Amino acid sequence: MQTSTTEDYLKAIFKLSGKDKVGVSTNSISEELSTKASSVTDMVKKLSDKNLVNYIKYQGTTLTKEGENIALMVIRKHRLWEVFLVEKMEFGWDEIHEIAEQLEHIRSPKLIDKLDEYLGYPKNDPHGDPIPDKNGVFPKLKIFKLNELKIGEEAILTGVSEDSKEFLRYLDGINLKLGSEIEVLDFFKFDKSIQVKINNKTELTFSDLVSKNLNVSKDN
Amino acid sequence: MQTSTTEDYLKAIFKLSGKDKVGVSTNSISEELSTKASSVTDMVKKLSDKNLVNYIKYQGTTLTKEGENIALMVIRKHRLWEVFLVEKMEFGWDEIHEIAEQLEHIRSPKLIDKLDEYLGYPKNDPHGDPIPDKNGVFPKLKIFKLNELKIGEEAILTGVSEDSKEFLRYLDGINLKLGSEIEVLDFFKFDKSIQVKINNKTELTFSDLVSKNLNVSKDN
DNA sequence: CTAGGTATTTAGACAACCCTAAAATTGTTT
DNA sequence: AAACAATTTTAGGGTTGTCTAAATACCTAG
Repeated sequence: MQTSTTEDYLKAIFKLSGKDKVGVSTNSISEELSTKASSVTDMVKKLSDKNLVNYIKYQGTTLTKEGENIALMVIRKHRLWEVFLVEKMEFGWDEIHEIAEQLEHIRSPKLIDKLDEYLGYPKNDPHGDPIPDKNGVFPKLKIFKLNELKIGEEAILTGVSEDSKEFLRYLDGINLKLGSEIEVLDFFKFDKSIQVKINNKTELTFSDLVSKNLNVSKDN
Repeated sequence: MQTSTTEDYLKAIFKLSGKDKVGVSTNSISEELSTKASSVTDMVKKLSDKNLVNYIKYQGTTLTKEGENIALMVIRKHRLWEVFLVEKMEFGWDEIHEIAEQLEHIRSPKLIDKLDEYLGYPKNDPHGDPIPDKNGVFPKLKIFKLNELKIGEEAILTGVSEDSKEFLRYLDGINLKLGSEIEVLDFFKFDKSIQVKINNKTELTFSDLVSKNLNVSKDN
């Protein structure tokens, strides 16, 4: 029976892993959880002893199958409770995260299944993020063109509509890959160009031609 | 911001205090919480430092006003969640206690008020126990005669209909006081006598004459 | 290819709770 | 009033998860 701190770590590591399941750095975990790096080192060692993560000194951390399952169940609970809070308790979108952070640690598989049923088996939470089913499987994601997003929305690159060598080489050049996170910073009506931030780092502007060829899904 | 362990202690002390607000013994707390007496001593000292209880060595513990308020809010949350679990999630009465023990620690006054409203401001939980309002006030209790209870029900002695000296002396003799807990173990149809357990300790049998003169309310 | 900066880990502590074993207090009985 | 029993407290530790400061490993710029 894991503690809620354990669940927080696994969730953070899951979130930071992205699509490519690359080892997550100690620093990034500490930032995500607002703790110090030394605390993270301590903790991932313990999680490793429990076979919830694979940890190699100086080389980052990945989730084991078991750790990933737990992370998925925590995410499922978090998102279902968010739906509950908005749909049944009439909270605003902005108020629910903090409460769901607490509710996600309630341990009762039966409760969560009943909640799921009560809510009508929602596929997405109020932010549009997909809700894993009881087996930890995400529903098919709705795919958007990047130019369909609104300012402030975040998304994950899931594919491209144009796959000419030039285009792919261009994407490569700006270090944009499948799984990269794209945040829409601004949209310029006059030429339909769109200003974005990639992976929370690089800011750049895409022409309409580029943005209509990038397929994205809402962020998790 | 108190921890959930703190809340558990305050709730236990509240429960053990009964109507007469007498100092609660270290042993009784340890029994209620399934810990050791030495742990309780440790903890009540800390609660005392935080002004949540009054603790005097070797003389027991009482709640301060602040401690009592917290206890009442925990009880309010516990019982509202129990109503939610039975009415909305369709759990059986026997399954809800454990889950409510977790949910009672969720911190969000706004959530609990919205839950209260969503449930239609229930006055009692599924066990019949009264639910304190947002100010910590219990609704008026429905009073029963002891002989109206069913087997297995628990109640608190709230008064007597007969107050002859003999009767009161009799009650005194068997150590039955206002606030004592009475559990109905059995009911014998042929003479309407009733077998009860007092304060989870003493088992005895009341004649119909006695039991119809004991006023009780459903247990908290 | 090495110096210096950044990321990471180790060492040593601390707070919240919990425990066992032993000592102290209370209260009860003779 | 003394002695015994029951209750309670103290003393000394343990675990989980956190922190600061110092040491170590890694990496990149010159």
